[in-house]
Amino acid sequence: MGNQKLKWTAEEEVALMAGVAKHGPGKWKNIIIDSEFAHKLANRSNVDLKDKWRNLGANYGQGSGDNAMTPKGKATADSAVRPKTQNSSLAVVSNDNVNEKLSQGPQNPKSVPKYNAMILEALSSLKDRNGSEFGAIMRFIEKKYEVQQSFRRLLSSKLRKLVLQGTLEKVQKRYKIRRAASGSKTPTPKQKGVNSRALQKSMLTISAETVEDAAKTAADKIAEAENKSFVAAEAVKESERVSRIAEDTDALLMHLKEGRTKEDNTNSNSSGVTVILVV
DNA sequence: GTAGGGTTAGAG
DNA sequence: CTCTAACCCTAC
Repeated sequence: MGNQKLKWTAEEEVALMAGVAKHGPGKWKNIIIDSEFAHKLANRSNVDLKDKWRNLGANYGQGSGDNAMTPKGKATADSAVRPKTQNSSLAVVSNDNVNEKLSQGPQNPKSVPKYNAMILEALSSLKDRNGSEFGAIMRFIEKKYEVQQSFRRLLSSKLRKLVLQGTLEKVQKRYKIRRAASGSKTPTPKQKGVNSRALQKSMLTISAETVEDAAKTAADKIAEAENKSFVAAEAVKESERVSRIAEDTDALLMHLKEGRTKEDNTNSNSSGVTVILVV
């Protein structure tokens, strides 16, 4: 009875953001101790900060005007996310262990999320406009997958972290695009029907056109990433976490690259773009 | 201490 | 009713 919900004031939010910019996400205790923010966050606990930060993440798209989120067909209790597998995009099929019969049985409810895969997919598919990092990526993923609240906020918190740490950009920079065929722009003739060939041991099924498009987009991204910096990118120096996350993502990128290469062999090279991983 | 899942008050 | 945000619980 005593505890009603205390709405966060704008001042508190600002203090929180400033705190995160200064100490980094996850350092809730430090933030709350810091005399610079302490008084403003006087009646908030470190857990409150964490929760609020999470909510801010889930809240990403409020300023964008359009879009809110997918109408939500209502997700069932046992699947937090439901891949819609469209036929023109990158389809991520994780199948590492005989595995992951998602939404098949009421059993493992938490084997589905592949944050990095989704983020990577979004990165590859989105045309990069300024500031598209967060909102656009979230939107992309929500459009493509049915996302439930719990999953969304989880994803957004991960994504937010990546963005804050500049990891997203780092990942992008690890790709180098090289055009094998010079001259004619080769605007990626969309040839459909090349895909739908499942790779034997790879965990990714991708269509050739998608890769080409992704590569093209990536080139732009890289160029822009050089000169672009995100709000609080300078705030974080946790190289441990950065490299850990980068590793994760790298693994995925690696798979993607291998899958493509393999496809390429079988299918002969129909594209003029080669993606090579720079380590 | 923190992350993440769960619960619930309040708004639409 | 649905959805969001504040709050609670608990494993790590």
